[in-house]
Amino acid sequence: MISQKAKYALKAVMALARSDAGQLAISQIAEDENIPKKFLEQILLDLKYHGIVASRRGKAGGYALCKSPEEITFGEILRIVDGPVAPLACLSRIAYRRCADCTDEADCEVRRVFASVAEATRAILDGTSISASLRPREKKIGSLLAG
Amino acid sequence: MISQKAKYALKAVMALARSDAGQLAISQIAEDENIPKKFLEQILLDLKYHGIVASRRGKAGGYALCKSPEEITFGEILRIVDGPVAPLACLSRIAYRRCADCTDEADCEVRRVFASVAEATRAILDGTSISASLRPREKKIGSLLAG
DNA sequence: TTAATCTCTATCGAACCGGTAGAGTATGCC
DNA sequence: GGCATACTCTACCGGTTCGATAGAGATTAA
Repeated sequence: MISQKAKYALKAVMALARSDAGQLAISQIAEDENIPKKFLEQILLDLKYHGIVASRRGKAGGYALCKSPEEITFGEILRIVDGPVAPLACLSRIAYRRCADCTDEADCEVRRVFASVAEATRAILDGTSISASLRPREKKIGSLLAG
Repeated sequence: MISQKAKYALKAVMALARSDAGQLAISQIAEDENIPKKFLEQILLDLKYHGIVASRRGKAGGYALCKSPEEITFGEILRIVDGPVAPLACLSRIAYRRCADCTDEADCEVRRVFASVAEATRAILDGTSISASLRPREKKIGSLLAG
């Protein structure tokens, strides 16, 4: 299960990727995506610290993506918000931790099975960019048709 | 991340599958697999309620598998102990819950990406039985060679 | 100067996690 | 019968995480 926070983060980043001006205020995103505003503030700040988004303060302020949506993957966002993308700590690449109950890691059947789960999951999450998963919203389709 | 509890459950079931007599006492499993005994009690009781194992009380008591190891999958154990095998509640088959923040589920990009993660994960976990992942331990290899 | 915006730190209740405690009950064996 | 060895059941507990909420502060445009 991914956290609510991670889901909000993904939605927010996608909203930025979709926006015409490339910039949106927190309250705009919060409203559009049904995310509690104060919670979203924290999330975006976190994404900013990790170089995913940039911010501008003041009256015409807001958030924008730092890189193109093609370069941002689901895996990247998830690791920032939820931590390791691994079903077991002993399978994490960024936060490996030995299991206290395993005498021999190489001999652990559980680990072997979950290693393939991890591999499959990573293939998808690190292989899917924000833009790849994006598709226009109804409103936007409307404006495209009109334009 | 799967819980420690689920990992213990899998290890315990595998220990039973591996055992010669087909039956083991809680304390035996706890010792062999480095699992806190009182915690393991709860786990096995839970597995018993779900028809995975059966118990016998008293002096010659212990736990045994209810079905053959070929019929028990990783997914089955995980669902009992950790709940749904799904990255999002809106993708769970056994415990579906609508997301409060989604106006249209069919239009949710996050959901679409994680649907494929769920599919890949289930393919592995529901396709791998306890016996399939099993392999003899050193001790057992020794006794096989000796016998 | 004012209004809108991001920034930062603190706090909070509820749930979950990983376990521990202990009294109770069944069974086998002498 | 009595005892040792199991499983059974309920309760509890400290710590952490989750999903927020609160509010004061800093920055900027107009």
